[in-house]
Amino acid sequence: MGRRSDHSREQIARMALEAARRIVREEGLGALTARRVAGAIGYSPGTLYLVFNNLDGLIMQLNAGTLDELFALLRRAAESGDGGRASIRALARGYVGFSLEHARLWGAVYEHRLPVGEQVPPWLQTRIERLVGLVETPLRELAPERDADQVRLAANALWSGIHGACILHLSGSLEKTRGGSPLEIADSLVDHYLRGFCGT
Amino acid sequence: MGRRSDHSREQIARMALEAARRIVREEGLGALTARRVAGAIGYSPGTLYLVFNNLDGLIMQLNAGTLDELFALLRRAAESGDGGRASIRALARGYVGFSLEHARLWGAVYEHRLPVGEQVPPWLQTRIERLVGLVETPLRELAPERDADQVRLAANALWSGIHGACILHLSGSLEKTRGGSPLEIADSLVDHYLRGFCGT
DNA sequence: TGTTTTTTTGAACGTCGTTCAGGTTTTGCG
DNA sequence: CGCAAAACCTGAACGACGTTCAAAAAAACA
Repeated sequence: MGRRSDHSREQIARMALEAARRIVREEGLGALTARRVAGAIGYSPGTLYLVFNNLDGLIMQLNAGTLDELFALLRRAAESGDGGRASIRALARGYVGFSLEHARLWGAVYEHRLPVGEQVPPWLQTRIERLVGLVETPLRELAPERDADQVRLAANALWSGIHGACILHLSGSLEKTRGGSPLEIADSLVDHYLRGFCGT
Repeated sequence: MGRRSDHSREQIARMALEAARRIVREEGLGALTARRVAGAIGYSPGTLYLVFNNLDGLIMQLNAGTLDELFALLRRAAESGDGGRASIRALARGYVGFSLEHARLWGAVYEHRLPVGEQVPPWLQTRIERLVGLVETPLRELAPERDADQVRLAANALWSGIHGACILHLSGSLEKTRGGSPLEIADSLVDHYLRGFCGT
């Protein structure tokens, strides 16, 4: 078959990402192959390579979408609180909830590995950093006496902790028996860390 | 070629794991293939399957060895402290140090994914849980008034935090600029969490 | 209409994990 | 020692993977 012009390049990209999203959501990143995505949108594998550099590019765009969704959720969560401790707790719970509800899509963000030597593109890196930034605002309110570097460090520490709880849960590495759900772990981290960070 | 009997099955397994270790240490898990391991030990790919169920089995045995090394290191670290806060700090720093020094071997433990439906075998699961257990002993000393479940939760929380810091660093997801090294993040987590956990 | 341009294909390449019929060497036995 | 039986190891083969690109086909243009 030759030229069809049924869809523009942008349309094909959108369709491919949509199909990829469905595959990853239902079967995980391991089930995502170029042939499957192509088949799902009624095009041949070669066509995908007119739209994406390679599968890694497709996956990174998929992950960018997932991170955008997560960002929107967390921004709402942060605004729902009163701006201090409640916001941070809401952020933590929002992150845990997202990682549980969209486990495979969220997992794909951290499961995917670039070939050695390749760098995470800035437009994806930015989306990750933007997330950690959400913690800084309420942290600043909560501990006005701390300088920017200390707040940044605390935000990274809290973020690492919540993230670690989620990822250890996803990989099944955390003890299931009496070990605490990721939600309990996240709450514990936030409560005790904050109590230590700003003496309250 | 036919029967050789140059090495016993156990010897072949040891040689294969040694070769796999070198490959992963130098080039990462992505460079590990059955053909490469087989070639490195002077056997054909088929022979590997007489010794391991499949590549996943080889990788999990490799990871078990890595976790054993980590456990030995952390046990020494915990004993070096006075048993309380210093031990926990030493554990955190030991974990971070290991993850940095043996980045690719350590990363392989968490990068490797079983095919869907497969479970992590108990002999590997045990090695992971044993690690978190190392945190509980000094935690108990530090907060004698807490019951076992609370100590367990705190150990999991601290472990998740340290682990999260390391894995975000490895994947390059943490801001490099003024974000704090994994060591700083780990110290911050331990110090502030412990101050909140046992009011000191 | 014929010609050019654009778009899409799908066979092909090299790689992967994995299998297994068959060849080769050792072993056991008379 | 000779010869069958057993044990061991090979390597070609299979299907699937990411990726490429000559060529076919359709659209656009003349």
